[in-house]
Amino acid sequence: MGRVPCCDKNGLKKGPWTPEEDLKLTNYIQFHGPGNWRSLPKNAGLKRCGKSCRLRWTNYLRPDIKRGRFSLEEEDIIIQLHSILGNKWSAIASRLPGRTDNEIKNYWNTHIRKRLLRMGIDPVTHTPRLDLLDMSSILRSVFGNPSLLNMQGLLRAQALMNQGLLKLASTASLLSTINNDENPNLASHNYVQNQVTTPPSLDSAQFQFQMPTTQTNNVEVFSGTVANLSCSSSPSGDENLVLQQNQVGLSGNHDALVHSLNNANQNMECDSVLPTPVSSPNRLNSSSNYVRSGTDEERDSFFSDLFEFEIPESLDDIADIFL
DNA sequence: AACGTCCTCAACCGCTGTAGA
DNA sequence: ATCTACAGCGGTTGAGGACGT
Repeated sequence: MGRVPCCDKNGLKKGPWTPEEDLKLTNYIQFHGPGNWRSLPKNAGLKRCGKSCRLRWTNYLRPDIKRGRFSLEEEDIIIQLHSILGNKWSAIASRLPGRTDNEIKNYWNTHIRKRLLRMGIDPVTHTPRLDLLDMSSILRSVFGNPSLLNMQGLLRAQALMNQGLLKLASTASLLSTINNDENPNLASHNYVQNQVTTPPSLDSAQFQFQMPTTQTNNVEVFSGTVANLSCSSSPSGDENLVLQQNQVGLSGNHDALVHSLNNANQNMECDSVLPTPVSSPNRLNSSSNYVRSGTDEERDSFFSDLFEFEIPESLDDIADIFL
């Protein structure tokens, strides 16, 4: 015997809600309170199924819903929580007062996800991926400003770019390898997610290591903040997510990292994965530090800070061209 | 102005988890 | 242990507005 439908579809309205329906639902809930969604439509005089009423209330009519564009701080929180929780929209929403899971999910899919892709960051694993990097937009920004054009520099950049990008790619690949070596069945964000469920603490993941260049023998430092998050248990035992300013080595396992680096035979040496001060402020607790801004350029810049990647010295020439 | 395409987001669908009988 | 009702979740859809040609 199959499950009975949540409501009788016959004669029930679907689609956008009218102001009159909103008023009926709001009035009813203000008087009787939410809940008992199956009987609510009938009692409220609505030709809707209970599920539709519940969704309309929780996603739109609820008085505590915050409307309007997401602030940079909210986007920051969403990205960091998503790196830990994955597509657990309700869990993310529970930490963003006034925002619904549906709203966050939509915003992620239509804005944040695309922004990360544009920045060459995999929105699923939250790791840099060169194949996602939108070089065309970078080049457009250069060619769109003739004052930045320097053919000689561009030609030099091409030679450097190939080596620099290859190294960056191997770095990203290696990071992925390290994660998968330790957790072969898990994507990196899932790995972090697992650690969330094993309190009391998780620190992740400022990674920083050095590799000598084959060309100049100078030391290049790649560093980036994967996430500045830690988790702790509240006295009640509930999982309590705390965002902190400090950060530690990749996945917190120095030996594994060194081992992987050695095995990778990448001509790289591990300098340090121990905690180092992070230059970026803790945006979660410093709302006054940030002026809200609405342009995509400003938001791109903001998220570039979130995923900090220092430009290696050997790529300085390229930076000179672009900046 | 007309048309086509893209983008956004409210709403829906199908499924799972849970409580109670 | 099983069944049912219900709430909630995540993925998907489609209407309508924005934008480009």
